[in-house]
Amino acid sequence: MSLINFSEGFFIAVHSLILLEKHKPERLSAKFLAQELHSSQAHLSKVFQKLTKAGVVTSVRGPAGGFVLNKDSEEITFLDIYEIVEGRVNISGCVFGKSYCAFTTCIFGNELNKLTKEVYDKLNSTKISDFR
Amino acid sequence: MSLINFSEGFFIAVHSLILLEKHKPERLSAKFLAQELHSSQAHLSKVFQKLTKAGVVTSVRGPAGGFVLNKDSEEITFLDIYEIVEGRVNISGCVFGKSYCAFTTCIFGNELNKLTKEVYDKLNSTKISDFR
DNA sequence: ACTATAAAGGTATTAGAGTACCTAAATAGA
DNA sequence: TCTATTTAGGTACTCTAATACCTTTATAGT
Repeated sequence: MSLINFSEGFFIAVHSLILLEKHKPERLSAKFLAQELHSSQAHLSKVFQKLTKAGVVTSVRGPAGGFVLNKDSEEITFLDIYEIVEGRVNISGCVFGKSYCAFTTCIFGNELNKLTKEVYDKLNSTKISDFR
Repeated sequence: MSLINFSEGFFIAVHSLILLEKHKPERLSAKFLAQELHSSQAHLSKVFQKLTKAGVVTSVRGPAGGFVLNKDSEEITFLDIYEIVEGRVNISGCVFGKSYCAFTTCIFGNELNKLTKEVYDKLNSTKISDFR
């Protein structure tokens, strides 16, 4: 039980894209990537449907098919990938997901929001090309 | 979608204990607390079963029954409460919950673990008595 | 053209958190 | 002592992320 945790979907996305970057311009299949990451191929395929729609990778069907990173995708940030997989990130929201709180002042002050911002900055400053 | 988020159960636990501290030595019922926090009474009751077993509060059944904070419980930390509700916290683990990684070095370096430690320290340094 | 391969995408199952409901046990007050 | 109230605790339902399965579509190689 970790205090900061990311989903399996995000794990798959970042690690796969880094593998695509490292093997460039090779085309890698969902099966290969799933084996490499010790992840579910079904889950990985679903994640890649999002990445393909978002234009991060190009997919090719058929024998010797698979995925390749698009031209500008090395410059994509972890934050971009996070939002493609998980949805838009809220940087200043309540850590409990509340839009309304019975307490007048937040019990955490603004410290957790500051730390959230630091996580955000970390994701926003890390690019796929950093792992070339 | 926040990058750092805590569960409804933890929300209920901390906020309820702070209310108990503020209303000391009054006895507060599950119904009252749930209304006050705009939370589910059923969920709150379950959370308080854990807090009672852990010795943080004392429960009294019957009319005018409810919960009171135990003697030393003002000095309890948010971290203690977190672990009672959610289970033991892992400070140095993988943010993806992996015990094994296909990559030789973590893509986040040790930065996320550093930030996790800061969240941990924040929880560990905040006490119920801080909200007297 | 045919066949085997691999992604696309719809549907269904699983696991866990949160929620709801119901009965039993305890207790304050009449 | 009786009654109403409130927690204890078991069970079951709901919702979502993750996972699995299956059919369709595209394509490389023969």
